[in-house]
Amino acid sequence: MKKRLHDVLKTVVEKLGVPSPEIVIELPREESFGDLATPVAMSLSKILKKPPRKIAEDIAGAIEEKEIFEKIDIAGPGFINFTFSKAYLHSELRKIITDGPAILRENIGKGKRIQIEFVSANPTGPLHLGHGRGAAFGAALANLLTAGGYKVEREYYINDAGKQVLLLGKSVFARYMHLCGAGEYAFPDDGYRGDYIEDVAKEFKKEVGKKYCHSALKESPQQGIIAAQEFAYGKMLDIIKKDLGEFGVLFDTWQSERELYKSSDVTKAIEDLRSHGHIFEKDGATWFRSTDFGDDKDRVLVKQDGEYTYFTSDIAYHRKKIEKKFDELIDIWGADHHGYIPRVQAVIQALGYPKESLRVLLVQMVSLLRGGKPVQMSKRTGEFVSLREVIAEVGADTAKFIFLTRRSDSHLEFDLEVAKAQSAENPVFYVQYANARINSIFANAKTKGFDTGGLEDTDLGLLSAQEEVRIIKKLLSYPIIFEGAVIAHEPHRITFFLQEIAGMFHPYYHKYKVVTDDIRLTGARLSLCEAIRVVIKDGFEILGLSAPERM
RNA sequence: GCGCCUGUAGCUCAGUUGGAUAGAGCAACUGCCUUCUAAGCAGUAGGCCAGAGGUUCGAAUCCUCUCAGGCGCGCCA
Repeated sequence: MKKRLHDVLKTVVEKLGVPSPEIVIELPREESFGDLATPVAMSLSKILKKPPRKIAEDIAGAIEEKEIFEKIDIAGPGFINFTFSKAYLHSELRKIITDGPAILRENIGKGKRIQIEFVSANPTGPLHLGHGRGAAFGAALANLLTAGGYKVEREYYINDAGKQVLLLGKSVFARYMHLCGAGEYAFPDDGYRGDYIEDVAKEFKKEVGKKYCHSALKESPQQGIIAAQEFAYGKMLDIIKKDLGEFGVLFDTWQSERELYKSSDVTKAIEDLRSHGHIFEKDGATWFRSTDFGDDKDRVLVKQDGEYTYFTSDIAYHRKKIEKKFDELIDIWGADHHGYIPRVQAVIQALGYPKESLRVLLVQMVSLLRGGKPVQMSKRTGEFVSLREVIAEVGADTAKFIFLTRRSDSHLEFDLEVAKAQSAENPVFYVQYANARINSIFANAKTKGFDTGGLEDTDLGLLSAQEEVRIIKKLLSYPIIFEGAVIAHEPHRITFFLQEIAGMFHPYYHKYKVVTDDIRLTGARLSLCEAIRVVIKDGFEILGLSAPERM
């Protein structure tokens, strides 16, 4: 619809003497204005030195393909409003039914390769709600971009080296010592305290027995701690993978931080930076001069004690990513890491790439509420609600829908009571219900002997009720919404669109009966329902939501 | 103190990257189940777009300042 109009306008405006005009086409705010509108006359008034309304008239008058329009109006300061003919609308609707969702998806990526890294939670505990938001958003974005013609790789970066994993090992080991009755053994001050530590410790004990248990280890527990660390980290990673899998979020690649050390990617990265003169020594440490690239202070790579910082392996990680030559790299981070962006982009530039090579999308914080009251979350004390628990309480679809009805960079209040209420408070059911209702319409049609498979020859001209025309126009605007969502990397636009479609279907369903004695009318209305179902299912697939047959 | 995000209906949030008279859901109130699923439908009500300036044909949207909330500012990860 939009593409067709764009072509029409381009020809006309070029005829008016503007070589390569930028033609903006938008959905008008008011339906009564028409189906599509362009403010192009207003933006041309400066170039052509004529009043916008006059230009609008010239453009409208010069359009040759009048048959696809019912009317063309000039309104307001110089908008040109287009209303499409019923015949054109019906032919476009037909394509949805015969060609399926592919016809609705604009090919924007044109096969470009894009990598999205998301979740990447430390394997030191179960995922919490904030990770869930990142997971839902990242997965939906990946699906959206895939549908938009990109080749997408989903990556999870595993921080399996460094202090946090060691601390996990110490925490589990301390519990283990306690379990096997080794007497007083101090729990690390800043150790992980959740119940899951206890569980892992028990499993660890089952695995290794009392091997590390004798009291001598109290003085030199290194071996036991390492063993506990290896065991626990593997366990946590399994749990994370399982939780993500049950949430419907899958990854193509899992990049281990340890591997970067083992393969000397880390040392190579430092040498790379050094050879370009971005490294210096100070106070017994090795520094990266990130201030040369807009960071507000220089960053330590190798500490006085000879240990690497977290940032160092992250340099290696991003260097490796960039060398894979994706057309676009996306990192999805929790908003609490936003201060980290300048130094990573400094790395990108120091390696000789434009900082735009990496796009960091921030997912804002989630506050968990129950009945309006905040639920405290702290990994340190172990008092936090895991993603698994939330899903068990409210359901995966509900949780995802709540995540995906907001822009990723707006703060989110997640109220368990509101989410759980089995009423229309959960808009996800509203949309799923529309799909389920359509399924039962088709079931009903079948029992009455209609050939629900052969909708290619139905007479769509019979869809003349105002509601039917509105729904058709809405369906045909899906590619426009889709295109905007892909370009802006905003899956939530799809979510809102689906709610609008459902919001048009339900009243229609209530007012008109689809399956009647009128065979031809029934066929036409079944076709409309089929098109709605195609669009809803396509949206759900992108968002990672299930579309139950029955509810 | 500096930086980033946010501020739109009572509540939770959209607002198509600057377009036309400001949108949805929930909550509130009034009605609708012998008819393809009432997780539904019809209707009523609800606004100084935090505030003040500016940019232009045109601002919730862009710029500056103020106020309020959140998050960052380690030789932690």
